[in-house]
Amino acid sequence: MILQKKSAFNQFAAARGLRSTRQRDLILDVFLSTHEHLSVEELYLKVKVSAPGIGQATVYRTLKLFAEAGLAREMTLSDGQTRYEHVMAGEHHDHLICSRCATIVEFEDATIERLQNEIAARHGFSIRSHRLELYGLCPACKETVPVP
Amino acid sequence: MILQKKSAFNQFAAARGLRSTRQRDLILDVFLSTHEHLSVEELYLKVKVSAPGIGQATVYRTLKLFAEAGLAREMTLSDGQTRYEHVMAGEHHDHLICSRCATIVEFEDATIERLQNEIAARHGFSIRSHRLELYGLCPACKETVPVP
DNA sequence: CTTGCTGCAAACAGTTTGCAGAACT
DNA sequence: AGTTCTGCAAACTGTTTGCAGCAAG
Repeated sequence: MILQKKSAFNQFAAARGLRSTRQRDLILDVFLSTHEHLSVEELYLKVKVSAPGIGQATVYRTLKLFAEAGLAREMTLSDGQTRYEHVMAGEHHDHLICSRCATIVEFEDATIERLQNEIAARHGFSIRSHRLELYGLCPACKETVPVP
Repeated sequence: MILQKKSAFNQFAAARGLRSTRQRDLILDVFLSTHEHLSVEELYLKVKVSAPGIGQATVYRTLKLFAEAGLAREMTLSDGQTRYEHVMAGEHHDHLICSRCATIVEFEDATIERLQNEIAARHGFSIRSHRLELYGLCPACKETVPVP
């Protein structure tokens, strides 16, 4: 599936006359090698390990490209940082987010999806995308932390 | 209900030793007189009409106060601007957002809420809040706009 | 009179952009 | 060779903060 994504990006790049560069390949590798929801800064730090001279701007630009190519999705939580997550073919999931330790768990629920469409239809909207985030304490933090 | 909110804020202010000032009263009036989901900038422009000398910083500070007092809620859509919406006692609703004209329609669905809690429980999370946003075209834009 | 509040401007964080030189094809 | 990319630094946007003077209690 990692190979799939690489070739998906190569196709996109070719179709656009974009070039393949050391930096883009590296950023793609690093991005694909994680399953977390990384902020640009975090990605940048990881990339800088193998390519100390790289600039943040390149990481920003490249991640935007991945998003356009359809293999990453931008997500903006309320912390003011843009994060990128993987896009798996045709799937879309929602997030459980721990307010204490920022752990993110993904889930999917067909019934909720269905209800969303019904609601949209009732208001005459045609839905293109959605986002559902549940904020609270994860199991670990629930135990560790004295209830405020 | 507007009066209720004003006194709610006065109570909060009193309990904290905060002062009542011309600016705060005005910002509260303007905020309460709208039912939209305004960004700080928009609020600031509206307030400036009646008080040309006011500073943005005051609007930022005051809206944060309203949020702490529980009568406004911060919401961050993906456009990087913080918006504030009214908090009605005990209620929480979700949003249908038109990607073309930015119209926001509120809705609520008890079944979705229930499913959210079940999902959270299944993952051992205790939910404190959530956000659900459906993005698409509103009825007006669906007709106006040639499908891309 | 005391302390909190305001307006201003400067500071900040995250992100974007202009440009000269480097690197693909 | 001809363009696209990169790295750097400067620019930008939305928001926060420090401070001197103003105003509420």
